Amino acid sequence: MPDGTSLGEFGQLVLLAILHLDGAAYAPGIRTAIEQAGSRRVSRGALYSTLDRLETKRYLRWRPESNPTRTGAPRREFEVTPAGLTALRRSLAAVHALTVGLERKLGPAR
Amino acid sequence: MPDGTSLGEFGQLVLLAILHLDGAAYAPGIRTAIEQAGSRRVSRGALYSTLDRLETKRYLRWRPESNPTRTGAPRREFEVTPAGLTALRRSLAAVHALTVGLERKLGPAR
DNA sequence: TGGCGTGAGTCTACATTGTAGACTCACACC
DNA sequence: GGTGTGAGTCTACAATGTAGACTCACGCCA
Repeated sequence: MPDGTSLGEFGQLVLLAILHLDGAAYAPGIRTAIEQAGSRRVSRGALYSTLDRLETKRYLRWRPESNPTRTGAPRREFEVTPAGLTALRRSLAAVHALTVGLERKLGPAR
Repeated sequence: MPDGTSLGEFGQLVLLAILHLDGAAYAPGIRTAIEQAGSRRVSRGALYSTLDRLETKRYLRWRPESNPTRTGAPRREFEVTPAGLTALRRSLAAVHALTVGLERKLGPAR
């Protein structure tokens, strides 16, 4: 990925989760969303380093939590950038293109 | 991925391409299938090392080309194993679960 | 008021996956 | 027997994925 434009499998899931949580995308929520969708564990380290890398590539941005009603340290509220959305679309499109016609074989759980 | 069960983004595409080519899945064809689906270049090195890794994980197997009508060295004919199919399903299921409800935002090219 | 629990984030180190490009090899055709 | 072509291998490195320990801020409460 020398061109630095690819997402990776986990990166895809992270961007999707942020879109899903729409406006309430804090790291812990992103984490549980992915864990539930993929029925697997996600460590904090895995998530945060991926978030940082996606930020470096300008595929997402964040700002401190707007309403500090919560106790403890302020959380980061994540948002997918237009560039991130484009990258995500391209990434999903490739999978989609190769999935067409395989419904039978892929069977359940697609 | 210490558990050695994950596919990775490219691995997904490779398995999908093999299923797609069904019975005629030779490396060069896999390569062009992915290149067309994702509109990007795929080097031989990238492909073969991914194929080898997937074979190590028993997600695919291969045998020498059946009818040697071709000129040059014999090609390898790839096939996805049941385990590979399962892994692929799981992998796609996670993406799918997080995609539901985002049709609007993801818009074209899904 | 200082120890503790909790939720959030950071840091380090390493494993796995992705990639390019040069190299080899077998065969057919001059 | 040189050369072209298609297929596969090898090496080295970049990017992504992951775990776990560590830090930090705050509320709670003995």
